[in-house]
Amino acid sequence: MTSRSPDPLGRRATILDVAAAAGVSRQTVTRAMNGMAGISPATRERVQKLAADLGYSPSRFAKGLVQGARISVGLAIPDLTNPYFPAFASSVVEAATQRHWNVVMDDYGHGTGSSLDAVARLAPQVDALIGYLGEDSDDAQALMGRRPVVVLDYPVSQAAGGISFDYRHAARLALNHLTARGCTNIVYLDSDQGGTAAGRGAAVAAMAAEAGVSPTICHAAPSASAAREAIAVLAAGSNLFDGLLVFNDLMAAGALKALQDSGRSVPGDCAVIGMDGIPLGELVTPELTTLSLNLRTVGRTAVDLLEGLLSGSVPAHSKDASLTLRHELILRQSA
Amino acid sequence: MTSRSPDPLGRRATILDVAAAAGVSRQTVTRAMNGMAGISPATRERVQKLAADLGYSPSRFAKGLVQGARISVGLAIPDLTNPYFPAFASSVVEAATQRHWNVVMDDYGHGTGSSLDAVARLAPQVDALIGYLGEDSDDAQALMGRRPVVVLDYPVSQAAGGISFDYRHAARLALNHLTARGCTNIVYLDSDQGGTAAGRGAAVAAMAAEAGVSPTICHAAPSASAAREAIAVLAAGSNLFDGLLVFNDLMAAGALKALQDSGRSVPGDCAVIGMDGIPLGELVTPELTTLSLNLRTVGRTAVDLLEGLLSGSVPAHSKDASLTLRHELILRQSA
DNA sequence: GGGCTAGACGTGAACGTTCACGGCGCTCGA
DNA sequence: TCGAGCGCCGTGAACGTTCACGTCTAGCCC
Repeated sequence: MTSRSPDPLGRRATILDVAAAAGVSRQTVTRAMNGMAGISPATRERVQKLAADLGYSPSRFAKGLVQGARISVGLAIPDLTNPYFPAFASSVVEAATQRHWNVVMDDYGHGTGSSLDAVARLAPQVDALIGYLGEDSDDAQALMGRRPVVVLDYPVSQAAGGISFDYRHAARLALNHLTARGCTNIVYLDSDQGGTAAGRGAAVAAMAAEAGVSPTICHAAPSASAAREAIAVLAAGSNLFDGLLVFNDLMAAGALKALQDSGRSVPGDCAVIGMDGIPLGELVTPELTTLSLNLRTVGRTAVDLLEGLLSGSVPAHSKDASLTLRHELILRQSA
Repeated sequence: MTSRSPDPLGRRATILDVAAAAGVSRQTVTRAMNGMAGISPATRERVQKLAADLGYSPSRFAKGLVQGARISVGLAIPDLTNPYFPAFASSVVEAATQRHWNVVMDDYGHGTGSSLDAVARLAPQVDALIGYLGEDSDDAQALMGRRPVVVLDYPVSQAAGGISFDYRHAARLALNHLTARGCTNIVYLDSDQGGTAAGRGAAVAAMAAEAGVSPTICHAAPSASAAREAIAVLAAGSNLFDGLLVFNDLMAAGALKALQDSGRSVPGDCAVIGMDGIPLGELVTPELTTLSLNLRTVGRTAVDLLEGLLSGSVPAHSKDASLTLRHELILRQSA
């Protein structure tokens, strides 16, 4: 019974160290630590104290190996700095916590990494994946093998499940509102990043054609500052646009600033409509009219779908595995 | 050699299933999957294909058990909905990703849970912890045993390491600025939640006494809407305050809205200063003067410290294990 | 043709837990 | 007095990998 070295600070104490120190067997330590029956109160306490002294904490790997541990799901998002994503992430974390899942988060925006890098990092660590992946969702599914993947905001092909948004509906709501307001010279400020942007841009173009208007399209990086600059440039030109539809609320907030800077009043000179419905919209001045998504619903829906896929009650690639959510027009001050 | 059932969708394929299907041994499968030498290109390819067909992905538990897997750190924050925390989390995730760590996130705000619940969920899953834990940091450390814990914004006692902020310095900057501006009737809008709030409130009180001013203190929940309501009530009263210092930027944004609603101009009638320096401050109107923290620095510092604790190069509870960061006054339009 | 090398592949052991048993000593009742 | 039962505790086996070897075959050179 050679007792191992107590705390070399390079090797963590194992259950055997505790057992040796207490002069009992593994199983008794297990009983003490997990509150199981079949152990006297005295030994239980003694073992617990010893475990604490040795700094013992059970290996999650060994435990997971034998018990088939709790599910952990990867969450891959492009940019925690854009308030849309934490709002979404928050609802995912909430729904996951309720199910006793845990969430491993990866943000592939800060490097210039692609979503695939994030998935590659996440894949060995998780049982399932939820993510805004852009166009890489096929390769992502390949990396995850048979484990379920729920892709947001991009048409599902290989991926097991997906949640997309009815942008034609959203665009129709916005354009109708602007034209009903009397706007005749409409600008659509799009994100300059492919992937998810493509869907929105195409929908706006299609609905504009249907409504008989031909908006000016311009592009900027999906940040407030980039949008601000883009609109500053546009407003400095001769284009006297009177309606502005923006890719998302964050960019819309930047646009609002630029219009203010240029001396144009909102909604007097120009009506502005954002997209997503993040809380930020209520804090800017004027408050932002927006195509709103119920963000709690989006996250919860993604987790619900994932649960279905994991349990097998929703077959991958089936009809039930791809859902479409709709935006709602929330009228505030800016349009 | 009884081959196991191929895909019962309840048991995942193991390396033995793949080996049996390919008619080779475990080790050969390992060689194929991990790109090791000592295997012919033909078998490598055959095994890889078979593995993909069977939906095999290696168990992270078994792998972790034998290899001592990558470090994963828990991140416990009160509320992803408050833009401060995603900004912080973003920099933590970035710094962790660079080190090939992964981040398990938990948000203890949405239930009415305490930070201890989050730590209890996280503890069995991670090797270390970073968190805004409020007053529960002692029990948190107890749950984590000998694994390092970095606590933010709260004085370290039991916890291995901590990062705190020099609120006396921040309060001095703000009050000096307000008084230099000629403000004589100052209000401090505090958070109504204990823990971290206590430090800021006490510092403001102390520095106010030092500066010879006696601000009115009022409280609200740390959200934009609660702050908006609180200031609306205050502004409707007879108190003609001309300076407003706010617990954080989010609440300040709400306060700005309330002042606008009540017809008071900012900074004309009342100067407003926020705290934290989140990007939101540049999007509200007027743009928010704030006591700014470099949020990238905060997250990076926390991860740096954690790395020191993990490697043992920074002893827990030592002088180097607790750091203090300072706010900087960023002048914008609101004060 | 014999020995040596390298390439391709297989086999015990180990990682740290928990599960399913099995065993020991005591008490109690018939 | 002895067997049954119970409280307390210990021991093999298993989970799915990888590591460190060991083995076999083919080919080559002298």
